[in-house]
Amino acid sequence: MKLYNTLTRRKEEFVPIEEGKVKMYVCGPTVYNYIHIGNARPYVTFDTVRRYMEYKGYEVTYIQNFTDVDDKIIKKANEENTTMEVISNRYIEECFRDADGLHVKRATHHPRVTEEMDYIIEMISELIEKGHAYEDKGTVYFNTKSFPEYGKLSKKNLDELIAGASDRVAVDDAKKNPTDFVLWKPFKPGEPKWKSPWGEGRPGWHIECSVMAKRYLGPTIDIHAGGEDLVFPHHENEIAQSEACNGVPFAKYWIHNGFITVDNEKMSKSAGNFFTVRDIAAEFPYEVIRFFILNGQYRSPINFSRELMESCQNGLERIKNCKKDLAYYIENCTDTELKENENVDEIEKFRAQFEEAMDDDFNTADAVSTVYELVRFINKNSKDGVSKAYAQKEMDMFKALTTILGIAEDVEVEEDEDTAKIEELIAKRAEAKKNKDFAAADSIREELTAMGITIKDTRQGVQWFRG
RNA sequence: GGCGCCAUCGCCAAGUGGUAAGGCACGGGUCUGCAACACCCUUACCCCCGGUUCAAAUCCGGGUGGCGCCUCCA
Repeated sequence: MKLYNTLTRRKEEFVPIEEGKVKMYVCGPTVYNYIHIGNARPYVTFDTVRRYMEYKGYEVTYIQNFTDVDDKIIKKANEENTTMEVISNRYIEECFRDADGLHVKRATHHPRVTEEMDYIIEMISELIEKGHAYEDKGTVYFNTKSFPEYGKLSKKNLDELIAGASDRVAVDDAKKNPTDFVLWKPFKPGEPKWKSPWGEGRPGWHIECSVMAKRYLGPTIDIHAGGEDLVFPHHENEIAQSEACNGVPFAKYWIHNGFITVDNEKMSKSAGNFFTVRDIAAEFPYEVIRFFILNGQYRSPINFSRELMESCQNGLERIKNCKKDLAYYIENCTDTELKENENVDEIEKFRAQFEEAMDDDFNTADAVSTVYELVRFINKNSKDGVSKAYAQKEMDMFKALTTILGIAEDVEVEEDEDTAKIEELIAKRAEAKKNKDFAAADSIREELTAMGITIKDTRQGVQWFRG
């Protein structure tokens, strides 16, 4: 399995630190609003990486934080005349709803900054002791000049950064270097605050990830992931903090997802050209959003558009139809003995093709096309008279691949109070068709359509499903 | 200004030296009472100009166009 490591700018063979185990940290969102589809990309991408690793037999410890202390959350709380806690709790909950909809599995832990304050203070203290940080009137800064490798992830030269920073970064006389960043800042009236050796205040943004990664995964982790805009300064600063403090490499592999754009421009909350996952989910099933994200290689930008979403929805539909048909065959075919041995061998080839794609830096676009090829193969080979055993083999392969991608998971018809009524209408329609009363048959079909039920007349009988 | 990415069919997208996967949409057909589903068929001189090579979408040089980071941001 190869993955593209931002640190070396090359595809590298994945070798875990500890055999059979993967320690993975993914930067999570600041919770002051619903997540947008840009946030959804790392969610889906790295969830898929995790699923594939688990499929390969690794035991994955997956950590994703919530930043629940931040200016934007405080601002929102003030606007609504409530507390930061209320805001962050609300959007963490909403975030989970969206993540669940996107079939993103829960992380092993979802630490929150507010619950890690002691450890944050501990790491800042250690950095001061080791001469990598300094305090000035209640503000603690990281001294970037104390870490010679500063810039190694983003390939930036510290001297050039310092030279260029003067006209970009806010002038701050207390800083020893313009590139130094805040680890702890004193509170302002009306802001939440925590006690620390440097007075009451709150942590800077970067320190939290260093702390949480260390606490839940140890000083050196296998994979650190996030959006490509986090490479500098966030991830660069994390490396500086963690390695200066711990004295060992922070992360072996750094992987970064590309952006989702709108009209080919970066989508962001600050630019205002963003769509929340919730908004899109009102128009398309959540699963289509996931499929849309998987449609491209994770490092390439993808341009969000309604046209593309529709295209993805249609394609996903085809994949899901295949599963519905398969489920139907398994349920109804009478021949139990396996007799399609040569096809079973053919089916195994799709697994190999799929793995080859995923092993090459998680090429989900190629993996998806393998699923399409599998679908066509299944559709061609599960006509009349297939054996139940064979249909089950097809289903097993279908599920193996789609489960890794996290798609087509819930197509089974759920029994509910409407089921009996639907069956009754279908029976009535069959009766009408038998009597060549097509007008009546069509009107029943329209009635079912109005209920959100689609029916298909197959040689084996009538199939129906929701949606 | 510094660093970096991208350009393949109407749309999306694989392919990184051996003669263009796959999906959506479009057109034609089979099946069907009709429809839906499904299947079959059809659709590309790989942004431009040079170069290397027996061979280049793929490597090198030069253009053109687009984008990102350097500031909170997935």
